[in-house]
Amino acid sequence: MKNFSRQREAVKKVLCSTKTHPTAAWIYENVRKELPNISLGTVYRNLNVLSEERSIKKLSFGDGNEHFDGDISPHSHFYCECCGKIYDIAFDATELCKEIADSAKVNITSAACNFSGKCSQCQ
Amino acid sequence: MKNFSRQREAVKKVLCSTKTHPTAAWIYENVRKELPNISLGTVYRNLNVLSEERSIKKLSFGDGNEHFDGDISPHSHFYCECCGKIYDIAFDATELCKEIADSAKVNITSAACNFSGKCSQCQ
DNA sequence: AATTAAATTAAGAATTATTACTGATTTTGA
DNA sequence: TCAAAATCAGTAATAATTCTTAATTTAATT
Repeated sequence: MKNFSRQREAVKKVLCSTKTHPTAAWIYENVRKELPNISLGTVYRNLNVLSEERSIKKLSFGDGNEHFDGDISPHSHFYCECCGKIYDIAFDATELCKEIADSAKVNITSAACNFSGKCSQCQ
Repeated sequence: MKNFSRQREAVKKVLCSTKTHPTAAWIYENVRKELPNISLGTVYRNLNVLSEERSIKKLSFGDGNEHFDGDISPHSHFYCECCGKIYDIAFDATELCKEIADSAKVNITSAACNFSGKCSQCQ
């Protein structure tokens, strides 16, 4: 019963085929290689649909763009303020979430532990 | 040698007098009560200056706005996806940062541990 | 396979948040 | 006090994202 959309599948495929945590604009450029007529609005809409379905993740680093991640396994991110690169960090916040949900009496559905600074290449 | 600016002081005062993690627009509205002629651009510029000086913090929750926090003591945030409210969480990421900096061999200058879900009022 | 209803699209206009520019004013430091 | 530097208000410009509409595609039903 799941609705099908060639465009949505293509957006997801492109996002899942990179580890670079791209922006909507990058995804748009790359989906166009396969579907030259796709529009930027369609990319944005489907990124939102996918992220509400929780089959992708939306990341905010305060650099003015949303970034997206096709890897939904529990992990965190490091943002290099110098070169702008985003690195995966092997920290799983699941346990931390439980503790915090308990003590703060809230219902946590997702966590984003974002670290920033200078990456080893930029030092 | 520190430069003085009545506007910058007022922006900081307004931000520090609330616990609501407001947006630039909210800060603008409230600074205007004291300085009716201040412009939105000035608010934005000073928020950036203050946040580069690290005397305030910029927060991104992916809701399309930047939020600001005058409380720079180490703590984390919970964003309610339902009502949009932002709550302080008493989690200090300093230790976690050290561990991660060690294992990932990066230089961490700041961390943002943002949790989201439904707050107790919205449940 | 034909038909209809629902979902989705492309294209571009509109909106919103934020930044940049400009000439005038204020602050600093000698 | 006075010139240089910083900052301002106002406005224009930019950039990211959402919205609108008519057309097309997909799904469900015959």
